Amino acid sequence: MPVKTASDISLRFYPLHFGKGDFLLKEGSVSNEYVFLTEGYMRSFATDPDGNDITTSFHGPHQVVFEIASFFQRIPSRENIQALTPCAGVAITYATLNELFHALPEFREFGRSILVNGFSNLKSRMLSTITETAESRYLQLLQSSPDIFQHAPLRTIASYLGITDTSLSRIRKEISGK
Amino acid sequence: MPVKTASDISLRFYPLHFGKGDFLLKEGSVSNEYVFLTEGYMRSFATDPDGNDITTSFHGPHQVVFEIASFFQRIPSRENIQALTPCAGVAITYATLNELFHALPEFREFGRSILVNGFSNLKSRMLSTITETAESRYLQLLQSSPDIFQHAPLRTIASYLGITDTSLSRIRKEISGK
DNA sequence: GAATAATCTTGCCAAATGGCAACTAATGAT
DNA sequence: ATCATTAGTTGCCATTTGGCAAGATTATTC
Repeated sequence: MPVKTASDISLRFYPLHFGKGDFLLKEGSVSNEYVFLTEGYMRSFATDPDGNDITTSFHGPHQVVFEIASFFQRIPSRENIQALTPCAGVAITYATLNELFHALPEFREFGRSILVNGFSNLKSRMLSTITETAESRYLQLLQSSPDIFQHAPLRTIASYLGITDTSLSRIRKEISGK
Repeated sequence: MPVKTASDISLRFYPLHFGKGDFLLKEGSVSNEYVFLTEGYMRSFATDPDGNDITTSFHGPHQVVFEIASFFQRIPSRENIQALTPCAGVAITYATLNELFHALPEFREFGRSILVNGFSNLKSRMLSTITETAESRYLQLLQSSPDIFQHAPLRTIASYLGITDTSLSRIRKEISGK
């Protein structure tokens, strides 16, 4: 059936549910679902050469979750995506999304904006990682995404900030004494 | 005139030249030219809160130079792009590129791949910044882009690596003694 | 080619972060 | 409720990196 309207689009989305700890994507496979989270929290993480988890991003309600490079380039992902809490969302496959891109030109602009925003956010994070201290990055995260702290363990947050859990613990102690 | 073929595309590119130190883009203005460098080296850099330059990327011959977020979102750039050496290239404006996107659908895929590749590279760099030591990042840059070292001063390279020129100097000394 | 400026190196010490291990606290499973 | 597991904190010390200032080196300009 041809796709022409916004309601045709919403029909193509199907519901998804995850238990805590479930994987939406495992390193080595191709990201094939573009997911919009309606409830719950997830994290993306890579495994470094020493076998440690490095959290690359957090995803919360009303946010999009997928692995851009793998999804668009159709190559194996170097990252995992895992539920931090029970989650609910709606998903659309790569193939279907492509159909929509062809059928509805406005949709392309939407696709581009996802890429551009993601790129832009990552760049800001890169800059702050280079120029700011871990304490300052911690405080910023606390302010911009306080909800993460309710749902992710500190060691996960530490790896996102680029420090060890030990250091994060000390930073928190230091701050609490102010 | 309508655009239909590859040679129509090449007609839309115009030549550009830069002297050493010239700016292709200044922070605060909108990136409006998509430039393909044929000769020479450039750098992109941001200014941190303390007024220091932070080099975010290097660009060499046969590489594309523009500021993705500013170019596609039509917003003021937070970065500068400056010639490290005399440069030559060809450019196309945002408006013309958009015409091409409409006229030649294959071109869209090309646009997307630029975004996706840029994103993917930035993510790798982010990971290596978090998980690896400055020395290791230095050695990798030396291996992957030895030509940069002929054209950019060490202090610029240091800021790209996320360290001070003093530290880079010490790292180099350390390595030379091996 | 002398003067000037920019770049790079080095010494000294301080600050930030990591590694490991012990200990405590919280969580989850049966 | 108990036991086992995971998460978080802390002490001790090592390593990495930064800050500053003085020299040394190299490049630029007139």
